[in-house]
Amino acid sequence: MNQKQATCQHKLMVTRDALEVIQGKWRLPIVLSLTFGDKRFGEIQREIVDISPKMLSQELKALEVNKIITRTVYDSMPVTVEYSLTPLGKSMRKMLDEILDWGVVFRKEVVVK
Amino acid sequence: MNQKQATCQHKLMVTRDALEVIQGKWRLPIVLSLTFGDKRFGEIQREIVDISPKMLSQELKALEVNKIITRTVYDSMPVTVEYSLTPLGKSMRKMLDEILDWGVVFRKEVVVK
DNA sequence: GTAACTAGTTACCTTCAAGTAAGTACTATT
DNA sequence: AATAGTACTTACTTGAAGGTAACTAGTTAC
Repeated sequence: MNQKQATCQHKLMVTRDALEVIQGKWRLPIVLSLTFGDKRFGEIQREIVDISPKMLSQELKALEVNKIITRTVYDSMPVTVEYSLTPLGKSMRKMLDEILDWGVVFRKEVVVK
Repeated sequence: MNQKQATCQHKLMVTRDALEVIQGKWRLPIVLSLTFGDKRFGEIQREIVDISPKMLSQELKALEVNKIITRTVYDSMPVTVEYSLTPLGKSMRKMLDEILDWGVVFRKEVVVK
């Protein structure tokens, strides 16, 4: 195997790792939402209008397991729970920005035409 | 709705568009593979070792529809078909690089630990 | 006591992405 | 005539992702 092929194989593996997190309909939207500030369960739900509580709960758990977000419970009345990005979550910023930039290009070229 | 909320809503929409293309197990790997040069069906299959011909064929079609790649048939013997990135496909480069960069960070932080 | 707010959970169902295995069509080589 | 190489296609099946609707649990306000 030559250098180019080895590089490609390595990148294919890394892509798979990254896809584990950005895969799915809701994870990127949730992370994006939290880049605008820490939010409570209900706030995220109101922002991502068509997500069900089941999916939101499930995806928040997955993001927590992958150390992208943290969950903090405040014993206010009624109890509130705040979700925020970890440093790892915040490190997604540049990637998110590039996905958004490309999304705009793609939209112009394909979606609206 | 304030400015921040409007911006977030817009970004959520754009994210959805981008996800249409980067969604799925095979699309990003295929695009990545083609950033290393134009390739034939069999070459891609040998590079992405565990993709089946069915999935490869299906995903190549989807990428063609979304104007990410072009398909060129050469009437050599036997017939060969070459796939290459369109300008829109090439415009995914920066996004791919950021996904890869982040993938490396994520791998270090979560996957290997 | 009943409605409303918080943040979820649970059961059930449907749909779609993906996997498996075999087959197709053409040509060239032996 | 049989095998191998090109690039797929087709039929069938499995499993995961996602959707719907109703329900839980604790507290506060009316």
